[in-house]
Amino acid sequence: MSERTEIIQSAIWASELTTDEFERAARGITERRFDKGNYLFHRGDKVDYWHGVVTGLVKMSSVSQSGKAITFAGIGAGGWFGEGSVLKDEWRRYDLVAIRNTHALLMNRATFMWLYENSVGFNRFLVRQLNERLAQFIATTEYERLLDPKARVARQISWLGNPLLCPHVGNVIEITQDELALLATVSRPLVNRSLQELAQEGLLDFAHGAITVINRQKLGDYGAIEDFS
DNA sequence: TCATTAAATTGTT
DNA sequence: AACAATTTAATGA
Repeated sequence: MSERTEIIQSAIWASELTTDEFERAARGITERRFDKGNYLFHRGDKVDYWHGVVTGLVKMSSVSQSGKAITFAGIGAGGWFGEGSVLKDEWRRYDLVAIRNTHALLMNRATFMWLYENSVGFNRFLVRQLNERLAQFIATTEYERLLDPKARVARQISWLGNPLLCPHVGNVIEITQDELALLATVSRPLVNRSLQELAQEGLLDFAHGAITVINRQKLGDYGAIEDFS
């Protein structure tokens, strides 16, 4: 089996497909690499592909008219995104930017739509993914209104290692404090202090350009009124 | 491969 | 927001 096929087979949705469906999916996928800082696509582009991250890190973001940058979410290894726009066959509603060197898989729209029309397993995957993404965005809105900066930093780190949305991200997340600040809507100095305190509390470790998650559960619940742990 | 320099990232004010 | 310190990446012998 080719290396490319092995990579596709490890995709989180691949195990849901029949052999026949998988063959078809694999034929519709190409590989691409994006250097750090490059765009996978821009807000307003026509949607031609569904994207998966093999290695690297990508952010969904947008820039307001006044030039203010907003980051909605980060997608790490094993994550797939853009199904909403592909399904509706509409223009992209945000930019997708590689913030580390990224190896990506691109499934063309015809193949995606074929799986959507024909594969029960693929639809099960889609519902799970859309549900989790919705939960992520609701939670993020809630954080921004209710939680202090340290808790926002902690929870965003936890999302980057979410087993449904970024299943192949291990314990080490390669992200700069600068990018984490954009993601958590916190100033960079506050990210720096938050990381120091969270490390002190034993929930993570951090080094130049990388964070090692020690307790993802506690990071994800950080700052909750009730402590369920 | 190693030393030097530039660039990126971090820590602090 | 600015600055200094540190780490990594790039360059060329």
